[in-house]
Amino acid sequence: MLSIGEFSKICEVSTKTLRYYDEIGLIHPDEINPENGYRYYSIKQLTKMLFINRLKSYHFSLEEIKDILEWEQDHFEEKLSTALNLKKRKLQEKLRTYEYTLKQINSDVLNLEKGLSMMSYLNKIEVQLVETKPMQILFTRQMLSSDDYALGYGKYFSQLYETIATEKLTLLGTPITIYHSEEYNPAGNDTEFALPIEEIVKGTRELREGLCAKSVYKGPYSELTSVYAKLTEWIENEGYEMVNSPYEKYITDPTQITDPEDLVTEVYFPVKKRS
Amino acid sequence: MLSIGEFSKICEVSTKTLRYYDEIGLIHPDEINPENGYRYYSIKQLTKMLFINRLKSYHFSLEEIKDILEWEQDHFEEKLSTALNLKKRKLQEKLRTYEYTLKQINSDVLNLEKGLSMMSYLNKIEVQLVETKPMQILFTRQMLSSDDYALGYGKYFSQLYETIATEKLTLLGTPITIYHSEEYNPAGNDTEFALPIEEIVKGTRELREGLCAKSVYKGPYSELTSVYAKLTEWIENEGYEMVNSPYEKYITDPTQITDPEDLVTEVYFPVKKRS
DNA sequence: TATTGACTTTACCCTTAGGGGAAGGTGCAT
DNA sequence: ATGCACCTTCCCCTAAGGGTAAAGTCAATA
Repeated sequence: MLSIGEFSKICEVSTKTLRYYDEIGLIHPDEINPENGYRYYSIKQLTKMLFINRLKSYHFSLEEIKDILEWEQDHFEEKLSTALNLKKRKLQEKLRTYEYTLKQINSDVLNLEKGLSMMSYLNKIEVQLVETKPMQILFTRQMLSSDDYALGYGKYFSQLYETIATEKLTLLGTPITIYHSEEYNPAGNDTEFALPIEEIVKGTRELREGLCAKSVYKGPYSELTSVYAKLTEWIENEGYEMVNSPYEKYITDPTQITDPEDLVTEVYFPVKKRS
Repeated sequence: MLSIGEFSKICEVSTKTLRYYDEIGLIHPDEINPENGYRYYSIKQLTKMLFINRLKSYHFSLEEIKDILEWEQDHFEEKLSTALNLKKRKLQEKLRTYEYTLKQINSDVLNLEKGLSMMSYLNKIEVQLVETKPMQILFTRQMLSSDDYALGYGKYFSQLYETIATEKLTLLGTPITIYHSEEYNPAGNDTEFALPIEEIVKGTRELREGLCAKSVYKGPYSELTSVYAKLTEWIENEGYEMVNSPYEKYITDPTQITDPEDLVTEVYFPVKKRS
């Protein structure tokens, strides 16, 4: 039997961690002296501890590891394999976002070296006042978080496209999303997905004509926030006020474009002159 | 002026977050109504908020961002550039570890598909009983955390090599580290770096001869923990006990080997037969 | 045998970056 | 006047332990 200190040293895990794992039921000592509460670990538990460490290094949470350790013997390998593949995909995803972040940092550093401020790109966002025409839209309205947005895009727009196909409707433009939420909530925002069509049928409504402040942005969706800020600033400075929910029109198809830098989006803020 | 909800929506930051940032002094609202405590943000603060978001996406902590925002105007760009480059290097480092983790997961998945357990590699670690010869070692003893280990390796061994060169001593073997700590502590462990030499001079001591359980491991240093576990198990099963601090001998030079899979390390546990 | 120093125990507070929800006060439109 | 959406503060919660304190215990030495 090994004392907690000995076990700690062999596994390269602190005693603090071992006591915590005991507490949450991840790995209990093989024996606890009932008189003094001293924890004693058996040699056999070394393998278990090493297994836990390995899963931890694969970014499994302690909760997940606990589950895995409680799986029964049959199909254990299969299930573990599945879990590993899932983690693998998540790590690959993270890797990709890290690579993108690195690209962004590089571009910012280049700008700084050119003597430009990091936020100077804001000045390149142009705003124009346009008069939109009324549009019939086929729509679906959902609560969804920004994380789910990419999924939502695929899911809800393909549903709408399907409806258009089965109902033999006439598509008149690129997809639109309308943001109805009054404030930003990471858990979910009231979002409307819409496609402009010609016919007036069940499931359509009119997106009314009116004055809009409009910006065209070329670049990744993650930067659209800046366009919102710019438009807000513009309508304030020019003496307008917002009269309806803003919306975005996706000129390019994100499922076709590979480089996010090539995405083109139009952002509309319905406005009127301030009285 | 924008209410917290409006500001929240434009920046895509929750009101909760905005209140928190106010609390920690990252961004205070431009104006607070003294009667009801309502927060009001100005249009100009949009840029600041976007800047914060961008730094956050680069994995700066809120503490770091606060510091950056408090830098004075002169040399701001230079300092920012430096900070960005630092973050860049950290991200690249993380990227590399992620890539390594992915490789490991892949190898485990392959093993599982072959019907082998994930920890089956443990059975391939062989233990032998050897009688070591006494050695003079030139040493330096330090407290250092496992994170600093790679740095320590470079730093302390090169100091020792320098001593050997300037004192014209005779090197007799590859580097050794001896682990004196009784338990594992992530904050720092009592570690001795040593080089075997021929002469007996100031700064040397004898690493005494004796019986050792020894394993040779080929692979990354991160897996040496398993060797420790295996050796511990072995001495328990074979009826031995440890009588001194374990040590490692680095057969390969980590500064020369590029693939961690090619690293060769010998691990020694000084033992005696249990009475 | 007594003492010392190393080891162990529980208990409490702290960390990041906010999220959830309650209880109560406001602003605005009907 | 009413309702409702918005705002405020306050308190507790997260994951994975780290730091420290006070107190109990073990084993080796004097």
